[in-house]
Amino acid sequence: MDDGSAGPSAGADGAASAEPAGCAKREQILKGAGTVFLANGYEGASMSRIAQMAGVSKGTLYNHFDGKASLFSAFFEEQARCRLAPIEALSRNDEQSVRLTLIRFAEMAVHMLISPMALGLYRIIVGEVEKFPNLADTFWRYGFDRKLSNLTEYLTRIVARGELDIADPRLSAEQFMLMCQARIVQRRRFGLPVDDSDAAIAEFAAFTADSFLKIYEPRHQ
Amino acid sequence: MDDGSAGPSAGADGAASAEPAGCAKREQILKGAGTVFLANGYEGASMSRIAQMAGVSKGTLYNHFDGKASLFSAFFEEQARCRLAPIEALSRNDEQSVRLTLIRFAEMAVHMLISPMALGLYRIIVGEVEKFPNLADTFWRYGFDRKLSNLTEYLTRIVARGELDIADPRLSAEQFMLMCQARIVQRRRFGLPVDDSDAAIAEFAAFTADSFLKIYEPRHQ
Amino acid sequence: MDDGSAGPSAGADGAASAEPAGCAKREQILKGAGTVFLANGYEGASMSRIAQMAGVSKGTLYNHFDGKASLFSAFFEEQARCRLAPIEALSRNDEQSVRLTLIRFAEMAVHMLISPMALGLYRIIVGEVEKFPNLADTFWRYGFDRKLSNLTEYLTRIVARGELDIADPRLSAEQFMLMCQARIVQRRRFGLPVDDSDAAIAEFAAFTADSFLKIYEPRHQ
Amino acid sequence: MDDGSAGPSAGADGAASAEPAGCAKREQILKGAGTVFLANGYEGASMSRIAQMAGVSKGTLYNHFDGKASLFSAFFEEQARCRLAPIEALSRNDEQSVRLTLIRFAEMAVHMLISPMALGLYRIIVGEVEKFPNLADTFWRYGFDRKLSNLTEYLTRIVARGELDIADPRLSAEQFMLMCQARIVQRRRFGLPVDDSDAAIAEFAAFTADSFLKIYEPRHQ
DNA sequence: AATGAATGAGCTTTCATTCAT
DNA sequence: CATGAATGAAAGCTCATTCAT
Repeated sequence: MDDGSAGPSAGADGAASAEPAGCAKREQILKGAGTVFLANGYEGASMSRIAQMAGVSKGTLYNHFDGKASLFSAFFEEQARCRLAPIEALSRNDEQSVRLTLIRFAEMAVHMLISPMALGLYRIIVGEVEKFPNLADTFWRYGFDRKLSNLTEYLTRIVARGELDIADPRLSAEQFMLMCQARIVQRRRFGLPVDDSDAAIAEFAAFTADSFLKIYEPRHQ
Repeated sequence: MDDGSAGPSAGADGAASAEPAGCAKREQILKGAGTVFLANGYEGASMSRIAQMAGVSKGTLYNHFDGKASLFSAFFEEQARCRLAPIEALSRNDEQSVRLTLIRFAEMAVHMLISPMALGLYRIIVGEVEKFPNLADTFWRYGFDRKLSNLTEYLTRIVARGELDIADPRLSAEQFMLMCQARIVQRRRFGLPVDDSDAAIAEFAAFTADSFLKIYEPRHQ
Repeated sequence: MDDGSAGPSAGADGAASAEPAGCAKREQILKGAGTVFLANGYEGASMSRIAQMAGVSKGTLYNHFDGKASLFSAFFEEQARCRLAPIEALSRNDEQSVRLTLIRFAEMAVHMLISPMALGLYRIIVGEVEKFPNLADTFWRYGFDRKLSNLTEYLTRIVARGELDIADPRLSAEQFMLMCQARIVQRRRFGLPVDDSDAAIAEFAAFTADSFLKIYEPRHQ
Repeated sequence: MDDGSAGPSAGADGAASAEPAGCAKREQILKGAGTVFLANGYEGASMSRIAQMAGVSKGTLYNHFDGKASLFSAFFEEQARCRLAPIEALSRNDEQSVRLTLIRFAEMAVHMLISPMALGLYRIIVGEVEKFPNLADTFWRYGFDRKLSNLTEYLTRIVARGELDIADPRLSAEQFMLMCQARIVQRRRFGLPVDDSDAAIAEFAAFTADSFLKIYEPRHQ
């Protein structure tokens, strides 16, 4: 264990290959690569299949990327930056009740986490973390951490308004996000059957938000 | 889900190859296979490397198992049954305070979940869930679900004693286990640096147990 | 072409392995070997499958025979000696008309040559003749040549009686046997569909016998 | 017979891999494949050896053909179409005497059938007919059947001219071809020693043609 | 910049053969 | 003698990568 055989990770880090990132072919390749990587994992994906899926020749893959590892990294960095980043909207309007806001947040989180894309990304990232350590880092920073910061800020505002009593908002934000992953999200990650209807999600979100509120609502002695 | 694209899973699961399971060579092979699978994943592991690691010839692998998929399955079933099952000792003595019991449970859970073996199993199971769906099922049933049932029973007893006010003990048990995975476990799964000293774990366990108690402690109006 | 790499033939010749030939296990093994060789050819047959088919262990195969090549040779020698030899009955009674005798002979020949066993033997012998040259020799001597001699003797008697006018009875016998292989036998060897009903064979036998008679019947000037 | 256990044949036949057939590498591979297949049979030939013989890498084999079975089929189809077809020139000039024409035909047939290529093709086709049924079909159609038709047409013309008295020219043509395979051809197929000098062949051809004429020459009562 | 044929190492798997029991 | 686990060479095939066009 922890054998340290870093594999292709060390060299594959940094940027993919000095590409302007606005190149159409590049996007086309990354799209195909994503489809194949998400469906088959890193080892299970073949460059031939990626080339075929992207509608380019195998040689072109190597004109734009240094190799399989580089392409893999590039795809996930792209995903992390472009797909996950924009989701950080939460409610900047603090006019809704805290309870309702937390329920909406939980609903959104569950819906997002069980989307095929998010499930696929999670599976690959967690599975290949030893081979591509900084990929997980990127994914964490742009994905999970951003949502976390968002929620943390919100909680901080609510604490300032005296509506909740939280000592470490960041820790509690993380706690809340984990609570959101019970039942539905966790089971989906294991491929287990689960009721993920909107109604079930809504009910679970309410349960989770209420649990959270019970932890942190001020106790008027 | 439950789509039919089973891949090599359907037939490969169940038992490995009608082996008495007490065979020394078999254990030797499974040990080597575990090392390689855990370090490289399913696709990344090669039968040659497994044979080398187990100190047997490649042919011997095929005398004991039907193939790579079968060996993979056998390893995980073995792990699920033999390694994960015995951990279910929790506190059958209900003499400790509930708080202390929950803290101990949280500590145990965190320690277990960040052990190299558990991390490795989690990574592979989550990564290969589409290729080996009923492997994830086995892993869930023997691993997570058993701890869950254990905790559920405990909570039910506590509720009966009137010390906690829980409507759905199983759901709350699951909620507690997820709460235990914030901060330390989750970061380790992503390969991120984190303070996993005993002190840090103890502190986090206390925080988690206290949070849980706040949710479910009876409110004397 | 003609690379001369004789392969396992040279050493495999002679006898199989100083076995009393009346051994029950030996017979059992040869029976299983025959089934597998006939169905899969030499290269396509595996010793494991032969052992399984014969109901013995793989080791036992090597106790009775020197190896795969030796077992192969032993089976075919056995076949040639024990199965093909007894068929040489023809008609020692020369009381039937020549025409009828030839028709009967042709019918018998066609029926025999399209039997699954004969077809299988022919296919393997012809296919493996470069690898096992003396096998073909044995097969020829005990199989084809014996029938040939039989017919040759008959023709010689008929010529002596003045009913046919044949200069080289052996050559003509061979000619007749080849004529018998037109249409039905040849097509069966190529796996082609053909009417091999008794009626069709009878008709063809008559045609062939009549043709032969036309060649050699004395011309009264 | 005609059982459905087609094996790798069904899908492997037809065309090889949508290759333009004029590709130089393709020809090079087919040449090497032919050498190895002819010398070792289908099962006895290895892709490595074929690659080595053709002077290309193993991977290149798979760039041009779908696999071993496909390569095998392609080789035989090529042979059937390109090598066997052009031999059908017989005597379109009916000016020679029938006897001389038949002698020439018999000579040609014997020479052709005992050529290393024809012998090798015959051995493999007959040996692998169960594994590649439609290969035998192709071989029959382009090889044997073509010569047969050729001879049939000739005989029909001769019958029309009143020089021979044949009821079923096709059957008699086939009969003649089989008669040509006595003695020399048959023995060569069994790897037996035989005098195949031009003189011996010429003598045998004359004998065979004369025999045939005796069957079918008109009898002036 | 794009192509795709060529490469050869490496993959999973099979098999004839051996040998301790 | 009979067994069957162990062996390791070799099989068919795949794949990331290169490079002449």
